[in-house]
Formats: sequence, structure tokens, C-alpha cells
Amino acid sequence: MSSQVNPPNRSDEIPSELGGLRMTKQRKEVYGVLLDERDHPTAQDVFLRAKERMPSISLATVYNCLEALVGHELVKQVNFDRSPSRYCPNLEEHVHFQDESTGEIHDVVFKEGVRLEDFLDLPQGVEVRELELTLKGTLPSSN
Amino acid sequence: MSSQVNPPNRSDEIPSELGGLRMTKQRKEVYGVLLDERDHPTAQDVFLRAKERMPSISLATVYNCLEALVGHELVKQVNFDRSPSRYCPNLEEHVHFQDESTGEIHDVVFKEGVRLEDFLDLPQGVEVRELELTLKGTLPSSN
DNA sequence: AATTCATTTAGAACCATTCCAATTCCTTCT
DNA sequence: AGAAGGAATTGGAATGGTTCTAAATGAATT
Repeated sequence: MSSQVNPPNRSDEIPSELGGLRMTKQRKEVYGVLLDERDHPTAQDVFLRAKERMPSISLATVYNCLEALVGHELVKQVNFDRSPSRYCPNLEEHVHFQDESTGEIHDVVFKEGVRLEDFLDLPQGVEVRELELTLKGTLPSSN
Repeated sequence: MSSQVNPPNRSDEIPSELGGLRMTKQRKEVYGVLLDERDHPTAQDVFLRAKERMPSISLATVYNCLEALVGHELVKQVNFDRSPSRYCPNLEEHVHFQDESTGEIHDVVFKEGVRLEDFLDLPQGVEVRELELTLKGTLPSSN
């Protein structure tokens, strides 16, 4: 009878290549952490969680892995003001809402079929390559 | 016949109180710099420009002044990813577009009468207190 | 097994921003 | 006007997330 010392994540089910990125042990672990608990952790958070299953992993490696994952568009980097970046494996187009009373960050999607030009007065002919939208506020239940 | 050594800005026309904030010499200067050239300068940029007219001003003071101005909602702080914050005296609700070939940042406004719920699938009853939207891309003329 | 190239690692460096303690500047009171 | 008190400014040190560096390890290929 075998037992797991640490709570499992799905990192062993990750293939050894994803989106053109070779998935090393560490990259799998980091990606696994993100897939496992989708609470928009910071690099520090990821580091601490990854260490539970892989005590030898270093913070530098976590940053390297996150950079590689973001670069290969497997993960999104989320910035609220200038606070530490957070990471999110949800690849669907979405934006982020932070509940100011809990600190929790929630994914928010656009209404079906909405285009930028529908709600923004963009200059003639711009080509938007990247969009980051962050919201802060409160939820009705949270007070 | 009197001459100005440095290009004037409008800082002397700024009243000694604005939006509940006592406008000291330094705060006027910093605010004047922002009003004068609306190119979304960083704190460093503001510091260098302010020094032309007020050589004794310190970087710490520029940060203090910017913080005070932002706190009193006379100025908006603009963040692109985690690069140095930029500052903008445009108080109308607007978002920012960065032209990736020039680095220039342009203000973009919402279409008349658009509400958040029109384009976002927000959770029931959220109250949004703050919104930051940044766009990156290219303008047709700029290549 | 030897070579090559990528990845990981620990620690140093970086740099925007914040903090600190001392000084200077206003404002108000006498 | 002078004194007192509080706020703002200042230079420099500290902070903290992130990036860099150089060495060690690891994987893939010959």
C-alpha cells in the first residue's frame, strides 16, 4: 500500500512538451501548481507550493519557469497596480476583478461577441495586440 | 526687460489649494509639469523636468507630491505591467493605449454612455470601485 | 562514454519605491 | 514681529520583487 506524503497535483499528467515548450520536471511542477489551485498566486506563493513536492526547487527557477510558461502563452501574468505579479493558467480571454474585502481575484469574461470598438473610442485603424483590464471593488455578500 | 531662463509652465497659476490639498511650491511645480506636457511621464521624468525650474527639489519630494496628488484625485497613476508608474492629469474617465513602435501612450475614452455591464459578464451585484484598462499595439501610420 | 546545449541553482545585483530622521517651511498665536 | 507647533521637504538608507550571473547539473545526441 503506497501513500502520498504531499497532496498530489496533476503535474505528472503533463506531457513532456506543451505549445513548443519542453516541459522539464520543474516546469511541470510549476504549471501543476497553477492548474491545481487557481487562486492567482504570486511567484512567492508558487515557490512555496512547489517546494512541498519538490523541496530542491529554487525561487529563480520558479521565475524562469513562469517566464517560459508566459512566453509560450500557457499562462497569463496578471498585474494589479505595482503589486507582485500573479499567474493564471486560464487561457480564455478574460479580465480580473479583485474583491477588496477578501483580496480574492476572480476571472471575468466579456459578454458574448463584444468587440473593443463596441465600447472604446479607438483611434482610426489601431491594432490592439494586448489588453489588460483589472477591476477592484466589492461583492454583495462580502461585508 | 525680463527674461525666463527656463521654459515656463503654468505652475504659478495654480491656486494654493486644490481639492482639499494644500498646494505647496513643490506640489505646484510637480502638478505644473504634468499639466504642461501630457506625455505620461514617470516619477523620474517628472523629477528631471521639475528640477529645471526648481533645482533643489528632491526625488523623494516628487514621489511625495505625486502620492498626494493621486490621493486627492488630481492625478491618475498609470501602470503598464510592472514598469515604472506614469502620471496623468487627465481626470476624465479614460484608459491607455501604448503604441509599441514609439512607446507613446495615448488616452482612449469609452464610447458615450457605455456601462461596464454592457460588455462584461460581472458577478451579480458587484460594485466596481476602480478600473484600469491598458492596451498595447500599433497605429497604422507608425511603421 | 563524450559532447553539446539547455536548464537549474544560489546568490548578487538592480531599481522603482518607501521609509527615516533631521531640517526647513508655513501658519497661527501671542 | 517673534515664538511655537505642525506639516512638508530633503538626502540617504532600506525594502522587496524581479533579473542577472556564473557555476553546476541534466538531458539529448553522437
